[in-house]
Amino acid sequence: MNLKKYLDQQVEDCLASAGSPGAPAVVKQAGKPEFGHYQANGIMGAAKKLGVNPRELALKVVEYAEKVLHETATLEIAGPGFINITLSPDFIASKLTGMFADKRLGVTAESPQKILVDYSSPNLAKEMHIGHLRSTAIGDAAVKVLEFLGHEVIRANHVGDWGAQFGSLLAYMDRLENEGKPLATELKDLEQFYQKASELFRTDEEFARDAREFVVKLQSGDDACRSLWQRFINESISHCQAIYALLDISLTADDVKPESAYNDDLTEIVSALESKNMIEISDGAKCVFLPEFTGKNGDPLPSIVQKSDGGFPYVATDLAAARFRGQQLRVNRAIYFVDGRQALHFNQLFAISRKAGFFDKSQDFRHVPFGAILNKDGKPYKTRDGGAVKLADVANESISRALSLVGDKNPGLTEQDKADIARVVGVGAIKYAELSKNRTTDYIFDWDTMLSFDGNTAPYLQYAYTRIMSIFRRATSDNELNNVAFRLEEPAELALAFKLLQYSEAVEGVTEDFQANVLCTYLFELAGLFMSFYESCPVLKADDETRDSRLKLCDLSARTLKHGLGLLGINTVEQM
RNA sequence: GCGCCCGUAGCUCAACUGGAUAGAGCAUCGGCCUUCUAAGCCGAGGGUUGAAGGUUCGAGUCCUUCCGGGCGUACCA
Repeated sequence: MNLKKYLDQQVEDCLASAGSPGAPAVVKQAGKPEFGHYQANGIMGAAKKLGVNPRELALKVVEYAEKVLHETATLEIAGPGFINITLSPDFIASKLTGMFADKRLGVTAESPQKILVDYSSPNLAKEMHIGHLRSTAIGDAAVKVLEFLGHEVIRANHVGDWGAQFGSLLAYMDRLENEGKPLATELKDLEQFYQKASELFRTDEEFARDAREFVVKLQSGDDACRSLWQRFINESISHCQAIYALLDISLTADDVKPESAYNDDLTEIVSALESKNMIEISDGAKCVFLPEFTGKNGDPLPSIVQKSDGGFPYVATDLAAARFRGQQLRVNRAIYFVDGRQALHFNQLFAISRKAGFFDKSQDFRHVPFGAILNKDGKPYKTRDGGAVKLADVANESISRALSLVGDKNPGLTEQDKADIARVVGVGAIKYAELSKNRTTDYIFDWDTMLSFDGNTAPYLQYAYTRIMSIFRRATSDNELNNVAFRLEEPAELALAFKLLQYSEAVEGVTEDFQANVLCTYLFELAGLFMSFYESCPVLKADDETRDSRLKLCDLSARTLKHGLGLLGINTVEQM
């Protein structure tokens, strides 16, 4: 049950009874502890519309509300017409008992939709780099939250496996083969492979000619060329899958639907647009001009769907994908987690698709953007040699830092345990660093902040979890916790209990605007309140009833932390 | 030129979409380990929310102008 929504509904009904039907109650979490748990802010606005005194309207609303909520909360009018809502400890305890018995931790399922999430989508010509982390981590969290809320989710890894850059790669593969070099070894470091190939393309004319020939051969379906290409693609996908496995990303090889999968649809896409009179030929290229898009000097801005040389740019491929998703998959929603620099592209893409009928008004296609990576000087991030930081390097660096830390903190563990813990903690830290930021702007890449294990980080949450596990390893109570009553007396207990009840608000909040940081913030606050409770309320030394109630709080805290982290794609360990 | 995104503590970021005295973490300083794991807890300092107007009971949030930054703007993706 979502407490905020519940109270919002109640107050809204009371507003209607008080003479202001349809006025929103605007119930929010209270800004300060002295304002109670929630506050209703809608009275002032409603009073204004009615032309009455807001405090008088508040009085009437409270009168009605107290009839319904007298066992739930106490209400107080404050300031110009706020209604402060303080939940009663008994109500909190009874709701918490319900949550304790609920596998879904109080989160109710929504009416199911078919939702496609397009995320990660690396270019297979290159190794995955740090720039892919955001799309991959946020997308995966969104997928897990949506699935938990009861939706049918289609993971779409729209990888780039086509285009001119594959010419150099194939030419380089071909050359290595002819020289008798073992290809498998060379392909181990894809980034280096790509760099060597593109350097040859720049410096070696014969090579460049070969590369261009390979592009033509690839597009014309030359068998030998295709099989060479397929080997490269397979190799590259298995690199990606290894990274996903390392980072606990739920994408599988089955979720890959590459650009090339739409090759056969491209001419048809163009003719579909032609049949709707949407195509104009400009400078030899087939273009769609829409009035809402203008470029330099206010000139109409085209989307080129077929180049003057007959080739298809990525607009065509994305249109084919959008049509497939709209008409074949019949998705209710399609969410694209892609770099914000492609905002114009997606605006054009969706506008053209809608106009062409590739999906209809009831289908919600949406681009969720985020920023690029910068270094500390605010310049685009590059390594010394001008390349991008490999995602695998970031993960391994984080894991090795975590390993040395766990060795310091807990030297008694076996080497295997340390290694397992280091992976979970190291991976959690870098994913959380991405997920906990809402910024759609550019962000600064800094090893120390990204790999930090202090403060508002995944390790903090994981640590709270291990503290609870430690208590249960030592707990001797043989009472069945299900039959134990909550006794919430200390402020720290009540605060923790109330926070636990807000889990559903946090989970649902993630999907409102696909901000995983809503859940991150919630879990950080939950862990913080648990830490305070842990410091001020001894569990195992308390008398039996208090101990069992506190054990129950611990258990529910652990389950909520573990579940919430799980939605974020972050694991927990028993000790660290 | 035009379009999109953005500007909040020394740094990295919040602020539940218009609510009450703008909050966290890092860093700095001061306390707390014979008591369930100190990756922790308790406390302190730190702000003209880029600037100026406007809208209204009420603005970090909405509108206008300006300043500053990033990105995009016809055959790369």
